[in-house]
Amino acid sequence: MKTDGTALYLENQLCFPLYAASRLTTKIYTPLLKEFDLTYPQYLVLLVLWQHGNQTVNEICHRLLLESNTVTPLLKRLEEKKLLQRKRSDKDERVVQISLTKEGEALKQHALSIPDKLINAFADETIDETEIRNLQKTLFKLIDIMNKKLLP
Amino acid sequence: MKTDGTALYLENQLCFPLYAASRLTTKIYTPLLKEFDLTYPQYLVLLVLWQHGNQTVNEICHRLLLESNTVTPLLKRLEEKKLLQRKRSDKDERVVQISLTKEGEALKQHALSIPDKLINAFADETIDETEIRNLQKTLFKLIDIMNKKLLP
DNA sequence: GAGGATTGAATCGCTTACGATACAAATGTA
DNA sequence: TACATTTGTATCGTAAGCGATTCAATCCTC
Repeated sequence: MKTDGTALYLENQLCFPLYAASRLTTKIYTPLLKEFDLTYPQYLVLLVLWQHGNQTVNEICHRLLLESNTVTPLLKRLEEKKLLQRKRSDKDERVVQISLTKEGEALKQHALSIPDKLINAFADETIDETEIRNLQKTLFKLIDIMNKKLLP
Repeated sequence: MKTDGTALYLENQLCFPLYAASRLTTKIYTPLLKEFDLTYPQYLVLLVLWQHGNQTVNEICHRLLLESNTVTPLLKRLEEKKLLQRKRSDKDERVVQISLTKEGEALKQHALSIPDKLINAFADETIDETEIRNLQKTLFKLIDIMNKKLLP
């Protein structure tokens, strides 16, 4: 064990840059999503539904790695915005099925412009495409490892 | 612009893995920090103070890339725990100086074991050391770019 | 088929996060 | 020296996040 304290320096940690980068990306998204009256987590829920179609609460939780106590209120807010519907399953009364409304489905066409807007925002930056792909790959690997560690 | 929607897939985004990895790392830290009755953001504040000594609220905000409306209540909670003191500067009444108490300073020695505990938790995982360093480097680069974008 | 274990969603309480804003202290400028 | 501007911190309101727990529906085991 290092006892000089350098192991505790912010620059030597992995968690801090993850934490900061995550918050900053969300902050970059905010003005883009505001046009659609969405928050970033709400946008993530819609991404799941656009990509995978109707989902149960549980499926959304697993795909986003969130707990039901986070997702439930999130879904209620999206329901209030008329973007989706919540309905108990007939087969299993415990399950709540989430389905997009017409409006929620239609929003996808507008959202398609978001990735390009982000790319344009960074057009003047010299970020290596490969570096970003590697970053993404390592992150998914890390997520996988941590997720397994955290399973009951 | 891609119109097939694949650009909206979770797997093709950078923001989502950042967001998920950040939350999962925090979750990994939680049981370790619980021994010290600390949350992860509270731990970050202490890291700054251990590393840089007495700081103003503003300095802490800048080092952690957080807003004052997040940091102020955080500092109040740490003050309640007797880990630090808040005191208005004499020279400039607007400035609040944060200093560690004896207890806060002493906690550092115990916290030194945290990085090793994390490493041990992942000892059986084949995470390439270089890959982690690269990840860290890319993250700091990204943070730098985004931070500049977001400045007023 | 009774009775305990499990599961899916939700409730509660607490702690972040942050946009918008307030407010006093300090600074700049006419 | 008045007065507008800037700066540092804090307040308010809202939305996440999550641990702990609840509760009903379902499953399992005998």
